[in-house]
Amino acid sequence: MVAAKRDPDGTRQKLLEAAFEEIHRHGFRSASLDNILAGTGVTKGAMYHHFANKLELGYAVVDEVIGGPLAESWLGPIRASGNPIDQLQELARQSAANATHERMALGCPLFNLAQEMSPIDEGFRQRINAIFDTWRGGFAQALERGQADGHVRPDLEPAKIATFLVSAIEGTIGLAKNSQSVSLMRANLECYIDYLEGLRARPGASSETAKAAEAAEAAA
Amino acid sequence: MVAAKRDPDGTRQKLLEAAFEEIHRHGFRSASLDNILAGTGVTKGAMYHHFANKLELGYAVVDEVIGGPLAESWLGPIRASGNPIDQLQELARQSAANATHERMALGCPLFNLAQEMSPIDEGFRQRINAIFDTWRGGFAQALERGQADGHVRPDLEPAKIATFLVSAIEGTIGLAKNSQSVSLMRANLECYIDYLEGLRARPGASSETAKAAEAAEAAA
DNA sequence: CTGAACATACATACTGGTCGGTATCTAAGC
DNA sequence: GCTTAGATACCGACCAGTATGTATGTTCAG
Repeated sequence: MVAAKRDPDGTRQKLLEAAFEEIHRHGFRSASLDNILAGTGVTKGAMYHHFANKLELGYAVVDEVIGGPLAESWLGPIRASGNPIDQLQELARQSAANATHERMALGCPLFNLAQEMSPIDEGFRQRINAIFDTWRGGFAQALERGQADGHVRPDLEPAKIATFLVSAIEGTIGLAKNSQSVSLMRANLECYIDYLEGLRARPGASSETAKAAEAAEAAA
Repeated sequence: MVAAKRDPDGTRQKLLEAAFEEIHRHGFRSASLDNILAGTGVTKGAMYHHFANKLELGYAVVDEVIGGPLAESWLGPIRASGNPIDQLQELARQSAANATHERMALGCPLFNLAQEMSPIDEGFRQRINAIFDTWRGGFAQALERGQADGHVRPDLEPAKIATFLVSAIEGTIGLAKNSQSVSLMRANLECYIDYLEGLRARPGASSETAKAAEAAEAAA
């Protein structure tokens, strides 16, 4: 891990991270390669050695910098067993707590790119869509599990609810970004938490399997 | 209203509409003045006679092309008396029905601009924020009216709910734009309508004023 | 010695913006 | 009613700056 004079993996990684920052701030089309290079000290020749063109650099940023960590932070905490509604609410509270003014002003990097590039570049659109799919899929899976355990209302369609949750999150981030108001974001996340509350299975209407699940969880 | 050789209001309007189209598709920073001019046949000199620079053109688009119609279409139908929840649901159904593939692929012009320009230009941010404020304000006012009439749960904070509604709408449009799926949009709007359903005042818990309002409406 | 990794200089296209000049309108003076 | 002065509307070539991308040269590791 020594910063050698010649370190292809390191320069590639530096390029990706600097490109991510620039793209996050200015969007892809207004992101300047010269700015990216100036931030890293890498030269243009080196950059074009690692990436065929600006578009490929952008694709790599989506796949390697944005996709992985985002899926990890939003899907990791809800893969484990437990009440998914509690977990989703906790996730929202953490987001509200971690929301700095700086991060809020820039918004969600994935959603920003989606808005900018979806209509004009199919490659971006598909890559971004794949990430949103795994995100929604993770939420849906957690809700299904909650239904099986009797925590979530059985009359709901998990995939449908999951999509609505993601869009509510992204809409919230988007509005907060524009108003630059942390309190707007907090208030909106409270509504989001209330909405989640309405998805809980009614205590009185629990089936036998649900009761069994409750008992099993209590024992664990 | 003849298309005279010299028609300042007309050229200005043509400029605004062409600029709106270009900005809607490419965003503001990537919008090319040459493209806008090519679409209209107006020359660069004429354009710079009407607008000091590209930024002022963009501001005018927000104020005159985006702001007015948007407020009209979303706020007009809910200014009248009646049950605001019914009205909001109807508005959502109309949006779902009117959603063409083309319009969906481009997304909400106001939200697009908000995402792109909010972090980097205060002028855009404030103008866009003002429009969102009147939008949220209109929803909030309708909900307040609904509370007074006994249609809406009295325990809710109208302003808070209104913001959440707008962000759910924008998030929905944003995700649909990326997935380019009309069915996603439809499904999401169903969730939105269900959420609105949960805001109705409980029939059994209606106060005297609410009952009086019901009676008055039945009589009308 | 060979090829991957990097550096430098340059090519080409397009950006928003400027500027001198022209055409057309309005309004006042006679 | 006609002329004239001046403001308004419009034209299009041109500018400096910046964008991505390329051609060619150098350096270093195996």
